[in-house]
Amino acid sequence: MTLANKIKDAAFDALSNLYPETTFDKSIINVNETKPEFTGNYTIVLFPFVKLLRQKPDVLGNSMGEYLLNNSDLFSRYDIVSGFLNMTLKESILYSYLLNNFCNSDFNKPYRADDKVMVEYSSPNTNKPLHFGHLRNIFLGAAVSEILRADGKHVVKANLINDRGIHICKSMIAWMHYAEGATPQSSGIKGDHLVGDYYVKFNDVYKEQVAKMVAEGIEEKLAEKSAPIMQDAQDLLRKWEAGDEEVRHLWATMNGWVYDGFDISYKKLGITFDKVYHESETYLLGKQLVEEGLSKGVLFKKEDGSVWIDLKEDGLDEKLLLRGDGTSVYITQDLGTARLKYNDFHINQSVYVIADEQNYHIQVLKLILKKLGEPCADGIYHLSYGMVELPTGKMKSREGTVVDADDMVNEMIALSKEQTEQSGKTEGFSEEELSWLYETIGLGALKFYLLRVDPKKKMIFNPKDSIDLHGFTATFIQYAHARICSILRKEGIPTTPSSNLFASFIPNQELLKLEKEVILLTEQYPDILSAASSEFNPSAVCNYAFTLAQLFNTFYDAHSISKAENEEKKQLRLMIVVHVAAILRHSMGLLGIRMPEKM
RNA sequence: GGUCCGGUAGCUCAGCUGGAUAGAGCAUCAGCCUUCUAAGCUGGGGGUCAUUGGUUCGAAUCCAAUCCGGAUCACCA
Repeated sequence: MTLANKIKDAAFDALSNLYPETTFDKSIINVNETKPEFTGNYTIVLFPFVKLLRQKPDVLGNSMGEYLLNNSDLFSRYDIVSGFLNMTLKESILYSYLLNNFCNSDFNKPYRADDKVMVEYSSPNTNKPLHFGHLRNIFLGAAVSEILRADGKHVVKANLINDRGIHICKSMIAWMHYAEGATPQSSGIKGDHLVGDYYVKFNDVYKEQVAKMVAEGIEEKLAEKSAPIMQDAQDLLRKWEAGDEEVRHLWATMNGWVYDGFDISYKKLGITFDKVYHESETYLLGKQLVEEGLSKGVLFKKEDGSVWIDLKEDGLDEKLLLRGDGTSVYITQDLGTARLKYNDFHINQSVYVIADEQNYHIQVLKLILKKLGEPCADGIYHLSYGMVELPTGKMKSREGTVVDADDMVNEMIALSKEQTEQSGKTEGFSEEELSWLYETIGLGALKFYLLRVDPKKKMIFNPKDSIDLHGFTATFIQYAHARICSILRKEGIPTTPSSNLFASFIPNQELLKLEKEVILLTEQYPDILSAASSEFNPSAVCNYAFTLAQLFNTFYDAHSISKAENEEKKQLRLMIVVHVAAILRHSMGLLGIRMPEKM
């Protein structure tokens, strides 16, 4: 348990014993870090009790302060400043935390096999390459998975690939008409990009055809429906659904190209999945649920045979679940997939990493599952994130107004190469080490850039502004880590000292202000992890890691480690920095960011 | 129109289960490398926390209304 929580418990204990006739709710106890201008480490806010006990803050604070000094072994003094009880921790508490934890590099909570959660993310369409918006989704999903795992949960990372539908047929038909048999091998173009090019091509041709028809006096809506290339695509979809061998073969071939391309991208990004679902295998599953819902009377049929659910009671509308011709709609598939996921892994929580434009969709999905009595309904959590937009508006693949993911990654690696060379610290690196370093810095900066912001906030990315490698960045944290590694290479890794050495040392050697601050900040790490996990929020980890790196840099600048005042002090500081490095590595590891030892 | 999300320094964002004088980074200005990695550190300037009202000992934080921006409310996926 962290100190802040121990102090909360101690305060609760104090109140309960001092005022046994009153019952307290623990939530009224507010423990904060003490503001730097006051004496103390943690502050207990007295106002909430003042009202409840009808006592003056000073009287209350004094009796609590006295009680805590006498009955808890955490504190060495207390001060009361206008309603705030500032508690100063004993030095020995900080020393013992440090000595017991400095060589600990495992910050994960104990594994709980029965606490199963699935995180679905990435979930790309197979008609175009990944773009910058997908990267936010992918990094969020991967980071949240690792954070939940560190919190002790059994995590299944899932990818639901949207590999069928009219949009896939669009790139197929354009390829058939215009590619002249081009393949990734023959063209030298990465498979996902090649297919994406024909998706764009489809759209160009389609727009041209519609414009021409409108010029010929055909109504725009009719033209959009009956443009020849659109007719071809729809024809292709019908053939696909009928299982036409030739169509299925081309479909499999082109999807194969895309998967090869995705694999390259995922590998470069360091992204993996435990389970991959394909929509072509799951899109029919929802019909079973619809049948069951009809027999339960939860759903109803209209005259044309279409199936609906009435959500008016819940402030929503009627929602279609099955078309009159018996085919599924988007949400029907999701119903089936939700059940499939649940049955496959017996998960008690299912996280959907999906952009906020689908908030309504997921809300409806969860509601319908609940009405159908599906056990998976309660565990559904929508990790809704804001879209990444350009200054000109939304990214649209079919318009070609996207920042391509592969391009972005390459640019970041090039940028980190340029800056590393500029700093002139590449001496002694082999070629492989250098390219590893460039990737580590470039990818780290990219991931951090997308993860440091609260997920629900919309991001606007201007391709003209390059992503910074200074300030609130992964590079900053990596640099702090590399500095620590450099010290450890020279001074060696600290070992646990014999107890009698420190028995004489500790009482006589006061910790400096910055030493205390660093120790106290490291001590808070478990609480940060818990909060990040329960809020599904990697940005909390970003903020913490940056703050820690920043404090380390201040410490590093103010106090020499190799030239410490004495040997004990040196060992002590080595313990502090080795602990900082371990936390930086662990926290960045959760975000999928590697930490160089030299840079 | 209904629902949901956002509005904090020139820019990008923390802080939001109410707590002390609202914090970072970028940009800008002034300093700091013969001393553990200057991708760093120290300091300065920069704020009507969208607006108004309410609750409270105390509001950026909670409530209400208003304004601005966005998403969504498809027999598209």
